Amino acid sequence: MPERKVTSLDVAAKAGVSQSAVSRVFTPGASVSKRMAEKVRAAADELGYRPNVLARSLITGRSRIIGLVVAYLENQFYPDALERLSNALQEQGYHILIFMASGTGEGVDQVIDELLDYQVDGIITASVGMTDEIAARCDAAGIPVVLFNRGQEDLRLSEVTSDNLAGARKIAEFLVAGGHKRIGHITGWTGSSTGRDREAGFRAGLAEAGAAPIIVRDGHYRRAEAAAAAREMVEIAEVDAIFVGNDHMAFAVMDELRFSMGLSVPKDVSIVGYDDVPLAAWPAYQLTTLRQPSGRMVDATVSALLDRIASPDTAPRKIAIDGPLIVRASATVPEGWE
Amino acid sequence: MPERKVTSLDVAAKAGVSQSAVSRVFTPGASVSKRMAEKVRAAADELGYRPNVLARSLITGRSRIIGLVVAYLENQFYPDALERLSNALQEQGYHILIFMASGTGEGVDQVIDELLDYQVDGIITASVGMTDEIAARCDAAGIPVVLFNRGQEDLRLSEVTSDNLAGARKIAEFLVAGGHKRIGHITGWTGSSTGRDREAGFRAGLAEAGAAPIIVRDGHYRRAEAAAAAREMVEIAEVDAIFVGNDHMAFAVMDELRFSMGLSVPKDVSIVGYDDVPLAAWPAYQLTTLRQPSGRMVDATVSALLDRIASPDTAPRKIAIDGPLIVRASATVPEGWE
DNA sequence: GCTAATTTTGCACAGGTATGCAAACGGTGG
DNA sequence: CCACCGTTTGCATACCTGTGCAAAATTAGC
Repeated sequence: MPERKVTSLDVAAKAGVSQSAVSRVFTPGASVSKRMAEKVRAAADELGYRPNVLARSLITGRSRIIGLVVAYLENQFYPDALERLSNALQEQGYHILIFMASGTGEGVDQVIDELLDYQVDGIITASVGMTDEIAARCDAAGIPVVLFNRGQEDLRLSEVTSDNLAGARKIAEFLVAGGHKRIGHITGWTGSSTGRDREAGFRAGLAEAGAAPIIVRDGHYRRAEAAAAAREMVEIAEVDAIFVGNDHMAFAVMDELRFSMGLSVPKDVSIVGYDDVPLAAWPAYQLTTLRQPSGRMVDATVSALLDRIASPDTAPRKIAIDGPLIVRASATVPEGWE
Repeated sequence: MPERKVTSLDVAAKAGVSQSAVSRVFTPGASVSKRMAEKVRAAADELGYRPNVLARSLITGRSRIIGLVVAYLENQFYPDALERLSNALQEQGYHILIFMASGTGEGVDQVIDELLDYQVDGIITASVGMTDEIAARCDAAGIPVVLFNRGQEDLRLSEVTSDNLAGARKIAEFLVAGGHKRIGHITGWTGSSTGRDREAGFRAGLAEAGAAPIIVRDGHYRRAEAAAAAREMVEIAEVDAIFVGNDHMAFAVMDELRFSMGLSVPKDVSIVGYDDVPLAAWPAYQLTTLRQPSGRMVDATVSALLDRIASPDTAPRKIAIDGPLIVRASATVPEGWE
């Protein structure tokens, strides 16, 4: 039970030095002699002193807080990314302040205001619709923004995604090579760049093989809509393969086909997802999917953000990281597929 | 692009009033006349002024930041709780600063120090082993702590859990009523109160029916260990039912039994979990499980914490919320079970 | 219209730290 | 022993806001 607050002045008094000396000891790269450092640290340890981050932030203008704007954590990809992001930032002395954009949602303005109120040093947005507006306005306010797993036309913003075009193209090749003739696609929300890019890449890949999707529906990243779309595709379009815009929806599709419609995956219909969340590897699904290398995406996000914080003139980056197709059992494997 | 920072002094100058007047306008419950408020708000809006939370925190001593210490987000229960917690706190004007205790982990001390550095107003711990030490030390430092989904002997700490004893007892009754004779139990980590309480409740429930578990193993909340334990239980102890300490492990157990061992759930072995995470309702698992009412748990957690922050003398609370057994298809349903 | 009671406003300071500047210090070479 | 130079240290101030206190302004009461 320390007497409430112990300040740098207390330490200074105890060590018989000035407050600024104490400050310098706790400021990396400041000019302090060995003897001084020892004296101060001894006094500090004895009193249990630690610098007050808030007071420090007030004067340095940096809070060492990163705002993370996130809409929903139901898709396992995001908790996973959150955990990695937080660990990576913690190693650099930053911490994540969470802003949920999903709630009753007074909307974007509310979130933006709160973000600015806390003087966050940088912002990461993930899985959120109104990304564009948040990002643009915060960037205008001079706070570096990185869009995680979502793209954006605006060249002033940094973004980190997987290479959705190339990834979806690989999936197209894979499905064609597997001998599928009637291929459907349930897109992620087409209001998101991720959804659009995957669709475009997929169409391009099919086109290269002289094919085209026979049916395309927007799944809005929601299980129920994806399941309904899948049912329609099977009943009406008689598809033999579906590329689903992310794993989260793909699980719903597999459930619908197997348990509601009594079909076999992949015998009746091949399913391919996108993300490779941990669940995709579980025996119940064994989902063939394109891996988003979340480790590398997180690293890229963190370094893009921190670089930008360190020197604000750094040009914004648009990074797309390539990921491998992970072949499991939810889709027919082409003969001789390496 | 606002000229970097606009302070209360700028607003005061523009409105032709004192800085304290501006401060009062933005402080709920302060004494300000209508005319003054209008003038100030007009000037503030025009300049795009918003109070600096950090400076405010420095003087009021409250940061409106809640530290959330969390170890792993793989178990879907926690992202779900995180989302709810964040939304609930946001409504009260608080935000969550994340502290991952899972990382390379310089250990507890590191985390505690960082928590204190940020002057958090309160702390919630979830899914983390060294809870006891963190909680005790932070509480000693005068910061209210609530343990979420974990209990603790120490009477000075608040905690919110589901009623693990009663819940596990219900499961015991259910399995006995289902005619199971050779019942196994894979505990959550027995180093956690949650794990211990569920085991105790389960044993008590069986004992009441004159039964007892024929084999008990510690699953440590990990998929791999749970799967291995399940295999052992089937091969060596020939169980006909397993109560698994949480859903996260239960999924692994079902996968192991069905896909590695070729058994039928529930025909060969009944499986019951605990938590009722969203996944439990998916057709692939249809897991019978005891629901932890995370909505109510979150509400209780938030109000316990905020009450404690508002008046530090409030007695710590230990709250256990009752949850219903959700009967699905992973365990034999007793005849005439309502 | 005048005084008393009440509300509103400004003043000045505090909260805990970082940092530019000048003074003090320590060592070197002659 | 002195002049000189590089390193340490202390002083004072700034960061931005909230709040106790006293002065000013408003309202009430007659």
